[in-house]
Amino acid sequence: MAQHSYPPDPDVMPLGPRQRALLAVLQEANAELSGQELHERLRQGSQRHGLATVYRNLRLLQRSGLVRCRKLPNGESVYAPLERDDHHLTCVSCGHSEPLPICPVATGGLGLSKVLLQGFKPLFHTFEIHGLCLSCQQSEPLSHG
Amino acid sequence: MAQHSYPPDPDVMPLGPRQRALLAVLQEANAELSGQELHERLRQGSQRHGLATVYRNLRLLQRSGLVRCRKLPNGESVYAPLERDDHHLTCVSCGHSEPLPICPVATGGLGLSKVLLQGFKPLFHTFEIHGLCLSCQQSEPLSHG
DNA sequence: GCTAAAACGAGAACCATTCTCAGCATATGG
DNA sequence: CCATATGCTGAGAATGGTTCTCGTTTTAGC
Ligand SMILES: [Mn+2]
Ligand SMILES: [Mn+2]
Ligand SMILES: [Zn+2]
Ligand SMILES: [Zn+2]
Repeated sequence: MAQHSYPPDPDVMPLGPRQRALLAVLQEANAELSGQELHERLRQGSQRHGLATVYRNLRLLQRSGLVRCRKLPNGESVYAPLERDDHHLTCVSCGHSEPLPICPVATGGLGLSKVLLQGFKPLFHTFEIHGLCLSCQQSEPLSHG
Repeated sequence: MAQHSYPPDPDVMPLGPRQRALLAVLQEANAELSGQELHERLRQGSQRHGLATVYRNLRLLQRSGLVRCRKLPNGESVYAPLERDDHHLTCVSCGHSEPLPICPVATGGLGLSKVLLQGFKPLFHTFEIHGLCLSCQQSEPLSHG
């Protein structure tokens, strides 16, 4: 059996304290958080936190395969731990996005043939159904702003 | 048999000339186009075209269920006719996004039970695999910018 | 035609994200 | 210790795609 509790993994680089803090906030949260929300929660604590560092480390965590991200219709990016496999219904009219409690993707464990991936290393997937929410269907059909 | 070649459909509102032009450009194109690219192609023609109108009409076409949209990692939105069912591999490191020539979604014709949709009217879906492209895997593992 | 309503274009405003850069922390090794 | 190199950080400026504002133009109804 292994002698170390954390056998060295060449693919994984040790996380800095800022990155661990980010990950902790994401894991405690029960929903996706935006960069700004993360920044706000982090600066509740004792240390100083800059917004640039939040975004820098979110990018690094994403590249390391620890954090996932998707873009809302309003342009914000929202983040969650990689292991969460949530999907969403998103309204093309008002932008409201709510969880869809199933994963309708056939490739549960990635049945994708390697030839299709062509060397691409998958980390996570996003699936989203876009359409009209109930309240937007009931509003006036269409009009310019 | 029907007397009109275009029987009135209460769900579909007649498109204006600007909207028809937008749709035509999208259908001629063999790839998704950004708002700015659409604007540029439209102003090649004879009439004047404003950027605001391009975005206004893209929103209307999307609400009418004629155009789909997704956001690239760099923040741009790209548009295509609704009937195209393309999906993508997107690199979390460099942002490059390339077509994935299959639709791995189990809900081909939407096997989603109505109870899950709760009145939501689906128009299209997006499916994307996020990970590391080959060239980003080969670059230096990680570092701040 | 004439008038009200709708659509439009140009440019300003918006705002989430990224960039810049000087200061701080850490490592190293002499 | 001290010198120095390297990397990380925070504040604020810059960026850039999209949306808003508003005066003008087009359209639709009479
Ligand atoms: Mn899934
Ligand atoms: Mn599909
Ligand atoms: Zn809605
Ligand atoms: Zn890449």
